[in-house]
Amino acid sequence: MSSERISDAELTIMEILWERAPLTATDVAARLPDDRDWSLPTVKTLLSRLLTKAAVEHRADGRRFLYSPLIDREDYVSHESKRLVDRLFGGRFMPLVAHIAEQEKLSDADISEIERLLREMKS
Amino acid sequence: MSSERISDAELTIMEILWERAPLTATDVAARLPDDRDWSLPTVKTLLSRLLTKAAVEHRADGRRFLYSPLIDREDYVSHESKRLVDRLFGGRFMPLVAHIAEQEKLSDADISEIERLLREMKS
DNA sequence: TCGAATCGACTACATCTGTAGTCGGAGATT
DNA sequence: AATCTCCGACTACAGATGTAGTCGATTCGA
Repeated sequence: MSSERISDAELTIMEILWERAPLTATDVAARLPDDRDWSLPTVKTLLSRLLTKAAVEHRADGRRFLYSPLIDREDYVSHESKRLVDRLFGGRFMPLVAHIAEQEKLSDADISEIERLLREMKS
Repeated sequence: MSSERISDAELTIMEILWERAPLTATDVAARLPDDRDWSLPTVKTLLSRLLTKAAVEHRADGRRFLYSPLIDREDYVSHESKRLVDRLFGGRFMPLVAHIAEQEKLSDADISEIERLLREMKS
């Protein structure tokens, strides 16, 4: 809901919380992907920014905080997808799909799977 | 090519140049969409940032510069689409289609269009 | 009980972004 | 030639972002 943008770095934190919550700041830091080797202070800064953006909430657990996502991954993904589509494809999803389909080297198996999905959608 | 990110404001300028180039800074300013009522200095700043990002080039025309895009709209769109798919769908095309499908953003005509694309890709 | 480990709060700081202002010089106008 | 106008170059400045450090308080282990 809150239309504050979530930055790339913040998204990394959100992904961790979407996978499992609640977590302490230290827990989050421990679950960082290998390519994001951040210090604990960095993680805490990002968490506090997410707090002010109302993207996560925290609840006291003794002396620590337990963080949980406040926004839904599905909602976020929809929102960002729509943003890209608005920016680059005049608000239409189809051109995005077509574009990616053209770019991607999809295996025959991928194609079959997508076809199956599309058949399901039609019904 | 140049992996410098193009910001939202800069993209507005690029769209103008993609539609028609070369243009002077003043021309670009004159073609701004209604919701972007920027001063001429602002347009010039954005153009010069795009120059350092090697997204546009300029050629002297007497005392002025004529600006032209250096990167292709198609390339940019591909790059940004891929970025979205990487960020939000683990780099896989299928989940994107599934997501859009769930949001019911695809009409039957859209689906047929995708099916046609997929058939073409198979051959 | 006393130091060590830990926590959240606050501070830091360079870079990017959005938006614009100033200024010296080259051309155009009179 | 004196002036006006327009151009690009440079400067400005607040807010967002990436990344981290410091510090006072608390709790835990010895």
